[in-house]
Amino acid sequence: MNNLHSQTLPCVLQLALCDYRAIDLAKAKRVQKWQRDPEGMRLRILEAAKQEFAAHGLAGARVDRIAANAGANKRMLYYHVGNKEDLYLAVLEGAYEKIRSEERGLDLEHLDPPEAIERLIDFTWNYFLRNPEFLALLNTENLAKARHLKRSTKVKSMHSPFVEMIRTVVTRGVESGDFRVAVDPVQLYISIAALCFFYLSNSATLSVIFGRDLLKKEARDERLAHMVALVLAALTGKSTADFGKAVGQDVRPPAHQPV
Amino acid sequence: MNNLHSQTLPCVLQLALCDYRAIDLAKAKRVQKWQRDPEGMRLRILEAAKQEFAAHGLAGARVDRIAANAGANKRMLYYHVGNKEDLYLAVLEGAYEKIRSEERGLDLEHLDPPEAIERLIDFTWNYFLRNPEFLALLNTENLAKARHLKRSTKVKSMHSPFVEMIRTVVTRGVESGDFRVAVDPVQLYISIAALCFFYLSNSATLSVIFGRDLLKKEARDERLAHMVALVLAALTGKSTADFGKAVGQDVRPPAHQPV
DNA sequence: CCAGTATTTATCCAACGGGTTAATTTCCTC
DNA sequence: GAGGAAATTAACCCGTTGGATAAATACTGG
Repeated sequence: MNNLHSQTLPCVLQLALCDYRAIDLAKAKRVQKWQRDPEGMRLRILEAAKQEFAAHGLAGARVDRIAANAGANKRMLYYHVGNKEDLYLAVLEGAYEKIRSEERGLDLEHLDPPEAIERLIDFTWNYFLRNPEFLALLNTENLAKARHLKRSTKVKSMHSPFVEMIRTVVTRGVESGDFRVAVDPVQLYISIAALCFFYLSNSATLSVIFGRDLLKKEARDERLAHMVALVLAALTGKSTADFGKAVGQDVRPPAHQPV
Repeated sequence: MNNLHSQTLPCVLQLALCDYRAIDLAKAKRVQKWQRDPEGMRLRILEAAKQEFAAHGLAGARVDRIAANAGANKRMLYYHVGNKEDLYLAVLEGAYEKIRSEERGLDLEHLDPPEAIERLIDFTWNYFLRNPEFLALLNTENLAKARHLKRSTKVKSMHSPFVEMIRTVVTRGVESGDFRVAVDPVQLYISIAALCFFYLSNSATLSVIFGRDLLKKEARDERLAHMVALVLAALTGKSTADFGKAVGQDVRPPAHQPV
């Protein structure tokens, strides 16, 4: 049933017909069956593994599918990375590395405190939108009670710069009078992540429950506006226009949509 | 390796030694090997399945383990419920039924709007704390892109009463002047769920990242206070004392804990 | 151009795991 | 108390799957 034909194909076929030089040199006999490319192979394996683990979880992931989608022989996985769990941990570490790296690129120091918070929410939201596999991987890892993460000194040493960024921004905001209250930066960090993460990670079930597509453009825009308004209203004490659709105006039917 | 010895034991052993009546009646020969109990059996199967799916996800769950933990023969699962996916869907539907039932028991109509919101957050938080399997099941279902939920007319007809509750509470709050702004009840519902869900569902990885136990009593209390303060501050415009530890006071070391 | 090493392919397999078949036992009812 | 349906057990089936082995092929340094 499962067609893994690609596993039987060499990863990079050099088409003999195109090998003009070889023909010119009258050494056409030798047709290379594959090229060496250890770095590229490793990258393709990790990318395929990321997709597979994100789509099916750790237990549901299939080593054969990873190999097939990486255009590699299954043996390559074990040669270049290790067994299934090693592969999974490598993917997880890569995912953390990537977000940490992008986080570092965000410069909030020179912005107004409220603007800085908005940028923070905007970044988090869009990063999650752009990297849905990251959400899935985190859920998978939490299902495993962070068993793998605990063993990874690599990830544990990768601190998010956001907590410190938030700390200074909130301090500045309180001093400037933009913010009314001092908030624990860790709690605020978790809350912002939560508002974005839950909506996107659970969009499938929520969409069924509410009977509408929460991932379509308008819904996403509405959500982002709501989150920014919620957090900024709490911090500044001033309410913005975009807090969410008014309760009174009956944009949607009074009860849930009939399904 | 995997010791499934319990599967070979009858689910309810009547100890012959204790069967005094049978001995008295001189019919001691007949020793019952098991009792009939279809309803009880079905319940034990579903409970064991819930734990198994919550702990390992759909793909990681093992039918043999479910049977063993239910004190049942594997064949019983198929006899009483169906195959693995049927079993999973039954568990999922049961989980939604349970939370919807408890939600209906929450009466917010007669409370002050701010107090009603606090009760709502408090309930959501404690329900998730008391039912960690529910969180895991939702994550599993979202990994499957809500494939099973979509087929369940049962769940789709179980509307949460919370959205309507929030709508009326917010309306009342705006009229009474307690709340400054009208919020979309669906967005607020999702936000409250998000603040609670993410923290608990991701507590394993977050605890590793931050190098401290986010599930211990003090951390949980701090989190609940923060969430209530955040949402109420946004709605009422007034800040409460419990918004979170002040930024200035150095309760924890300036950087992350060394691990 | 040759030897040795790095990389890739082609098979193989033993354990696992979901599901099934058939026989056995209990309990209800007439 | 006998007959039969319902509930339960025991044993088996067979495709899947992670992983291993060994052979083949490409590259590199001498």
